[in-house]
Amino acid sequence: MLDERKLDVLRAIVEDYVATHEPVGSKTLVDRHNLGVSPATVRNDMAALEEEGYITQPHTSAGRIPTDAGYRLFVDKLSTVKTLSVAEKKAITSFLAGAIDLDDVVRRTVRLLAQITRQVAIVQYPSLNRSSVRHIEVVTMTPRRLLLVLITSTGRVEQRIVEHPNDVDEQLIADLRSRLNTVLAGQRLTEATTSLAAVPELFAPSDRPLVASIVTTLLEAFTDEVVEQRIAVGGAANLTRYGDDFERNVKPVLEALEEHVILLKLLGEATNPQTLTVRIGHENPFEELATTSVVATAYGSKSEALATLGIVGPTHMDYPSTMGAVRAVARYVSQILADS
Amino acid sequence: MLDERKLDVLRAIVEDYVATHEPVGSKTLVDRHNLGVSPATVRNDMAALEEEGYITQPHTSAGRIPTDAGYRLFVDKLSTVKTLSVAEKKAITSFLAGAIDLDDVVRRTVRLLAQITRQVAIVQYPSLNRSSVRHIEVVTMTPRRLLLVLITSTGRVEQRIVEHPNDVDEQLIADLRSRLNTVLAGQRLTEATTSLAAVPELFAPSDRPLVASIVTTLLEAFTDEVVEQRIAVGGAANLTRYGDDFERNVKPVLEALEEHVILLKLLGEATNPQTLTVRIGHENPFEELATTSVVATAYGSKSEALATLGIVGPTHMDYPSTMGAVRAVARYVSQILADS
DNA sequence: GACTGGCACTCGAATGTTCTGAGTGCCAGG
DNA sequence: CCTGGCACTCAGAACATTCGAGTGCCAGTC
Repeated sequence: MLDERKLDVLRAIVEDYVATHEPVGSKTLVDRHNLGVSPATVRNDMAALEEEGYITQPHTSAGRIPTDAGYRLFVDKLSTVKTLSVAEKKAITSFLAGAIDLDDVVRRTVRLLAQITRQVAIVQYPSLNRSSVRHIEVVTMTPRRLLLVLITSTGRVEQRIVEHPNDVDEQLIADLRSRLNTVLAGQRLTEATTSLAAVPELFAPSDRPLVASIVTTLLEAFTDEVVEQRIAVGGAANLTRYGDDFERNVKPVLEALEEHVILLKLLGEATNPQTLTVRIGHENPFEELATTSVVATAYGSKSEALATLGIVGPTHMDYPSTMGAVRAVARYVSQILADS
Repeated sequence: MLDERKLDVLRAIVEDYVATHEPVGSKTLVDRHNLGVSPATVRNDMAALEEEGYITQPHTSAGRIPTDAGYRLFVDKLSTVKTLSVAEKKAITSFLAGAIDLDDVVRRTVRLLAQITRQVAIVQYPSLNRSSVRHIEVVTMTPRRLLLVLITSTGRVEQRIVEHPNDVDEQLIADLRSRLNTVLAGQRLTEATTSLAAVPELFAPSDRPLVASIVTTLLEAFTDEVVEQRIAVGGAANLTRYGDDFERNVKPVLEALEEHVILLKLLGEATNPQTLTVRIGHENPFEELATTSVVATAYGSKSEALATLGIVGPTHMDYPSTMGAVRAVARYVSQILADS
């Protein structure tokens, strides 16, 4: 049904439309890309492509624009992910290398991704579930108030305050600190929850209430959904490039950005750092974002994903470059995190 | 020059324009507010107000809109800050009370502020400069890699990694930890920098290189500008309400939001939690934000500001309500922080 | 002297009309 | 199967017209 040239035509249409954001006609198409055939022939091909649902006409006397299906075909079959230039790669590494701590890595990543892709960038914080305990610190703030600090293998630091009705013995704290660390160090947070349960048993009955309340707080920290779903967002200013179609391209995205839960769903469950997930227009789970595409991937070690990152932009984005950028950034972040 | 009634007219104009976002004419003004005089009289007053520069006409056959000077007069003389309803106050406290840690307090505050004012909200993290050391933890990650964790009186947790060429003696670490804490505990970060300088002296010459590098890292953390200037932003979706005038109201704000340095300047140096700073249109330091007003205040204890928070919105905002909301939120955040 | 009703005037926005040209589909001929 | 030619369509630009909200000013009234 669709021979080689028709696909060439589709590719040309997508590339042209992405570049100009204007419906492309048969003549301009032949002029700009050397297709080696006449406009009339292209028109026939276009009719076929429209028949198949890959392109559409905004109105009778206008050129064609790709449909979601058209972009899909383009992404799957007609394009290759663009690799970044050496200079760009260097810029990425040097920019990320300057990070102070995990928070800073995430913030820098968002910034970077937004800047390179010129889209809105989203980066999920490394999952607690998939990381392990590096250290647990128990600090006495006041005699009746303790601060728990949990440091994970990915560099995340979680803190919680625990109040206790009576003054707390300093010796007990030291004891607790060392026990917690011997029991939990190196354990996955998911496993740690079970190990934790046994900790109160190790202490004298009189101390158990305090120990239990600390354990409970830790358990909460380990499994807290709010914590789990932390994400950083950036590059909203890039939306200004679509100011012409505010209602369609800017408003829904701005609104979605406020709803982190939505963003997480949007990023989807890319669990493999090797794969790029592309959701085009209606393919994504939110009606309001039907004019929007998402390019996402996981980052982390090769074998295991820590979290997801990606960008959100209008369906008429430059997929090859964007995909290349997302992939590259994910790789470098993974690397930075592995090093630290 | 400006008698009582002229001021009434100005007040009415501001209120009407804020409500409708449309130039207000003499007739509608008389209809909506009971000024007790005829449109013709109001017209004369309007002419006077225009003469004085408080209002202006977008074009000859249109009504009047307030100028920046008009808003200024309104804010200073013609309005009183609106206090929140009991229900709203309750909502604020209960929402903020649920916070897990400092990060969470800040995030919740931004969200809250954005929601109540229906504007873009900005909250600066409590300044490191003005807080004191609560605890310093030194954790061994690997024999050659240490993690420093600084916990401040405001609940901020800063972490830094220190690498060392040789394996580090565990005993030394314990020693260092306790010395650091005895020397620094309770000190202002600003004072702490001087106290820190003396720490290496306390150790055997062979240990000094390591101690020195740790001290340097801590010093950096204490004074880091990047850290100092952390802010959280939210409510960008509220900008969608101004979609009609995208170029003037939405674009510049979105762009400013990306530049945290600009935002900090914008919040200004409100150092007194008792005062509300209002910058109207051209009064603020950025040309591009000339159609934008900022309402900001400091939060922290009564005697001392920890940091600043505020909102950014179009000049034609509801100042009394907005100011009330900003003030209220600042107070409650101060309270929450004082409690923890 | 301050306020008001009346009136002529202004001009942006809304509405209507026409024109133009990019782009199409289709067909007959190479 | 491709191409040049041709009639057709229709959104958007350009222009003209109307409409009315709002103004400034003035003469008259309290």
